[in-house]
Amino acid sequence: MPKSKFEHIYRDLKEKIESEEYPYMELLPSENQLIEVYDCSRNTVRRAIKLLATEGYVQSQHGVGVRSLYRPIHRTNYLIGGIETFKDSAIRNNITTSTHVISFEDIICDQKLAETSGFEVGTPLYYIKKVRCIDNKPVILDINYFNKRIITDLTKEIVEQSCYDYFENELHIDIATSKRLFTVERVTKQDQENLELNDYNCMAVIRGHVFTAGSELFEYTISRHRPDYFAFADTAIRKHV
Amino acid sequence: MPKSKFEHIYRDLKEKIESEEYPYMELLPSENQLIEVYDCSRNTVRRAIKLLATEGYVQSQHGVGVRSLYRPIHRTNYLIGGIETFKDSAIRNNITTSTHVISFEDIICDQKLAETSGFEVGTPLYYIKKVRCIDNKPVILDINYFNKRIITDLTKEIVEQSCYDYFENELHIDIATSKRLFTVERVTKQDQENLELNDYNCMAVIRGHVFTAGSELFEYTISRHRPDYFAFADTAIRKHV
DNA sequence: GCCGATTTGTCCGTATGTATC
DNA sequence: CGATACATACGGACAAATCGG
Repeated sequence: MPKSKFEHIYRDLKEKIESEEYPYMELLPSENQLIEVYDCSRNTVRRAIKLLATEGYVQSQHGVGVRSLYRPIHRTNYLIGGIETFKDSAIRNNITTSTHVISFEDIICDQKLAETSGFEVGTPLYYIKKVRCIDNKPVILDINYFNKRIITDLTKEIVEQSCYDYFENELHIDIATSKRLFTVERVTKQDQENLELNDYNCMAVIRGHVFTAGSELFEYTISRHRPDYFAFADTAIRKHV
Repeated sequence: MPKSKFEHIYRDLKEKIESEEYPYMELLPSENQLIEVYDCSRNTVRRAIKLLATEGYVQSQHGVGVRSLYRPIHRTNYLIGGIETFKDSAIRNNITTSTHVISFEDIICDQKLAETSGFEVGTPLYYIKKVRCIDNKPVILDINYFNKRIITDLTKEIVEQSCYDYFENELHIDIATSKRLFTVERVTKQDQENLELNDYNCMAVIRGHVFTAGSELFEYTISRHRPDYFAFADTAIRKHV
């Protein structure tokens, strides 16, 4: 059940676009028509359309209307996008997965780690290394640093299930902003020891900083993916300069 | 000169954040204060803040205020983000670059190309292959398909300068939406023949679909980067479900 | 624990500008 | 030229979260 009028409109339009009730390259109903359909103000439909545009679903044309840019995607591989958990993504892509924790320690943030992680020196952290398997093949190596001032009573067992289920549903932590840096880097000894790499000598690497709704840095993670199990989709809108 | 009030506020706040006048983790002035400073309505300051939030510069906290999440980045390598041209990016990163066109042909879109590119079968296209050098090292291979119904009179010489300068300043084409898919793929024979790859056996690959403001598909490009000359930054905001 | 001040979140209605047809 | 459609901006109302007294 959508909380807000805005969200209702956003979801409804998105669904109609995905189901191709509004097909690729066709115009949606005009803003004025949508105002009547959803019984709301102009600003509210515009907010929904704006969000759909930033997600690449539609594009507004001044003096013309709003056009669908959505085409169904057909990809076999693993796909990430937005702030999505590994599990969500796996379910969405209909893939069987498992997680194996290979290291679970308490550490204190030192000077060197502070520079890359963004945690303050002296912050108590969980340091976790885990291998993620897709279709029983170990293909992703995750290195997590969680802020112990925010995350409490974490166990190996929880990590093997889903960290984010625990954070959100048990600890009621609101995740708000996530910044990521994507690079492609050489395979390390650590990768070779823990993953099945075939002859790949590079990995897709994502370094992520995650903040709570209270603006505390709560997670720093390095996620190393075998190339053939990595893909990332992005939409950019040219700023109206 | 900013066209709109909104843009002025957005730029001014961004500058103050980047110059750390509003430092990392500190609160910006409240919306009501900003209304007075910029002599505008609440919605207008909120639009600016919203955009800064989607770019990872700030985060709003209900009942508290808006906090800066900006920390200066220090990277030596090549960085892309948003819809930025190769040239812009190079200038921003203070790097010398050059472009060498190795193939420039007119083709017609066939069935196979239509599936990946999204152009309709029969669309006349420019097919261009070029190598981009950074610090005189050939490290990026670009394969462009441009819609000839939109792009006219393109020449090898223009491509060697800057396609986008020509498209925007000469042809006055407005670029609006760009969708990209990032993957990491095996080095091909084509890569080996044209680039200096050392012993890397993978490439960072970006496949991009670009639409005009008129919602016409105008470009499909495959851009293959040597791993050590590739990085991409991204910010995601959790949807308030 | 309660109340009030402050701050952001959501929503509305209206006016004006500008692009398209 | 007029009708339609999106873009920008204003001002107001109320809700929800936070914090201090």
